[in-house]
Amino acid sequence: MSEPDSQQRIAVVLPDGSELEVDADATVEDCAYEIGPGLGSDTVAGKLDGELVAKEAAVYDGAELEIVTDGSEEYLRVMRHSASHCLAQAVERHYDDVDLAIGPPTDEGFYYDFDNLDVDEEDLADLEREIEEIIAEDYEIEREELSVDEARDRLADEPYKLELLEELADEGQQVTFYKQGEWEDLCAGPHVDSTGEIGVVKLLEIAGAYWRGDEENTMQTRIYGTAFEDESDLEEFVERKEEAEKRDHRRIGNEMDLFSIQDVTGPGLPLYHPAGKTVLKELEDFVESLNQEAGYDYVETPHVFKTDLWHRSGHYENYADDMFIFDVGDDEFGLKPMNCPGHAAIFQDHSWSYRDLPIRYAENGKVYRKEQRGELSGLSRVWAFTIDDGHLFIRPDQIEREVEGIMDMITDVLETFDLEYEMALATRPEKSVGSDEIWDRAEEQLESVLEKRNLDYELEEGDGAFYGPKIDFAFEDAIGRSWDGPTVQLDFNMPQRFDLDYVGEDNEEHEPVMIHRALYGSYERFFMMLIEHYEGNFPLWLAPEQVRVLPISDGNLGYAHRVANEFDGFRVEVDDRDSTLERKIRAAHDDRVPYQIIVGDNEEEDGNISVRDRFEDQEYDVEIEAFRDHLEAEREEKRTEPDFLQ
RNA sequence: GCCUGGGUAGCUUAGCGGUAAAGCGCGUCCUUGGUAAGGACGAGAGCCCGGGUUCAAAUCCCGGCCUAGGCUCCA
Repeated sequence: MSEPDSQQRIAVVLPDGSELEVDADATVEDCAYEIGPGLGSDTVAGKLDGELVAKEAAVYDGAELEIVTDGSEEYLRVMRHSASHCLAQAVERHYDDVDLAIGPPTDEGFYYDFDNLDVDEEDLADLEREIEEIIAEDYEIEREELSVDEARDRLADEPYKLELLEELADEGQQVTFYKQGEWEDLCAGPHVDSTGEIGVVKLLEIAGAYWRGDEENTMQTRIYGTAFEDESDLEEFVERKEEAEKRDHRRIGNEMDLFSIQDVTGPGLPLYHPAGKTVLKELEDFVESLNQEAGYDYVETPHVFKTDLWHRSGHYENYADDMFIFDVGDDEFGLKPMNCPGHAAIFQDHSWSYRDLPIRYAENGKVYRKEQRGELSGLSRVWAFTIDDGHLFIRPDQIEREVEGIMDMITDVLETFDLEYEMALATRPEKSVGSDEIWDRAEEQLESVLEKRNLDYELEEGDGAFYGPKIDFAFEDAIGRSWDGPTVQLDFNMPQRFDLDYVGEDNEEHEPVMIHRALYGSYERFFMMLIEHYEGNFPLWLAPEQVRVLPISDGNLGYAHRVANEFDGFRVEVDDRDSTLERKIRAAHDDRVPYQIIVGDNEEEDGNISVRDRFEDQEYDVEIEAFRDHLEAEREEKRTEPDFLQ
């Protein structure tokens, strides 16, 4: 009989649900060999209960085990981690006295953080060459287990590594090193077997990063890179980045003259040009029609209030850091970061019967939030933005019906733009006002609406607003990116703070429930997302210029204008420049006009038009009235693409 | 806020100590054109702002403003 240890057998669960019985001291690799010798030799790493581990790691009884081999997504992570080691090795070959921090793989690639490293973007090419060198040298990557004391000796010159080591020592964890050629690193792994297995590496950029993400700590130098198994994958990655860049709303916004953010006006304070405001106006009209249908009344409130209001609403205590606050004479004022207190003040200025509720107020309210300067970005993160805000004051028994009504409006909006969406229920955050009882009740109500509708949703604990829980919608754009969108927020706190009440059937005073909701979220961010979603090719109803009339020669100019007049009510222009038809078509295309009407002598004689759309399809001998009827229908139904010729 | 890039004509960018360039757009003219760029000429620039170095600064240095990306996906 051998040692009792190895005699003992344990079982791991494989991805197909079957159990594999192995020796108690078996590693991931042993398990793989147990399944088959081919798999054994292909094993790069393992996943134990979802956690990526080295193939040398011991398995334990009952663990769910997945073998990571060449070609899998997990393998790519492992390889990128190894690539980050090559980067650190290359850096230490080129620079002296560099301190190593951490170098993990990421979803898109990897990074490595260094202290006392002074590089600029031009140096990246040299480092890339050095990495290629290291890959070509094909060093074996050796794993070594060490005691904490041994590790401490080896890391004497690495202050950040020592800091990490001490934490690991406290946790009583086992410590491993990975060594390749002359270079080694304290690292949990896993890694590929040798540097030669790393495919193609590209360094992307240099950025600053606080040690452990804490701005109290020193700023280190982070080098971002990515790695792929072969060149074609890298090319695809680069193309995807270029695709996103092509859709960048700042670029398209500039090209289409939609908006600008200028030095003189200040950061995060966008100016909307006529074309941009045209799109915004259509968006506004759309929600206004929905609001009208749903029984909302429009109100309007100023951009600035005395801070008395912000004290009353609780914003002063909870939100002041993000507010613009200033003195005027002896009084203190603040720009509004939210519209709700103003709306609560309107509700308060009246006595209400239970028969009056629900009261639904709507406002396209501009709000101001002082985000950190470095966070500002195009239209997606700004200081001034407009919310298509709505606040409802309702009886507790009306919660479910009203929330459902709002959900209908939101899905109506998202479906109009062909957006796939997901929902999440966000619950009480640490910093909040209101009692446990109030919070629990609010969360229950929202949950019951979601449950009742049989909708899938995620639970985001602690992600609620400070005044109440909420349902957040996130949607996906044309290239699969996810964006935050509409919200429905319950609020049991604001009515309390504002002493809001209504007289019930029992002739007693009762506290109403408040609901905050937005369909787009902010116009700015929704607009930005639409620009990128459509790549500037707006549907007819949104397009700043809907139709452009192109006369073939100057002789047709008069007819062109007569035709344009037939499309009164649409945004139509005539290209009256002295230029060839080809150039006019090209220009209309570049300007992303959905439809072009082409008129020459033939059309003029017959009194009709030729219609061309942005997909370059064309039809001759079209009757003006037929096209106009189509445009009206296409606009009315808010169709996503010009479909007269489709 | 901090780190690393960037700010030159309306737009996109080149130039990186020695008389400010190109393409697109714009204007005028030739051309009157039939389906994704016809040709010629021309106008258009406190080279982000302020200071410094230099015989000489768009260019180098310092400060500021704006802008892009980044600031745990934890050895």
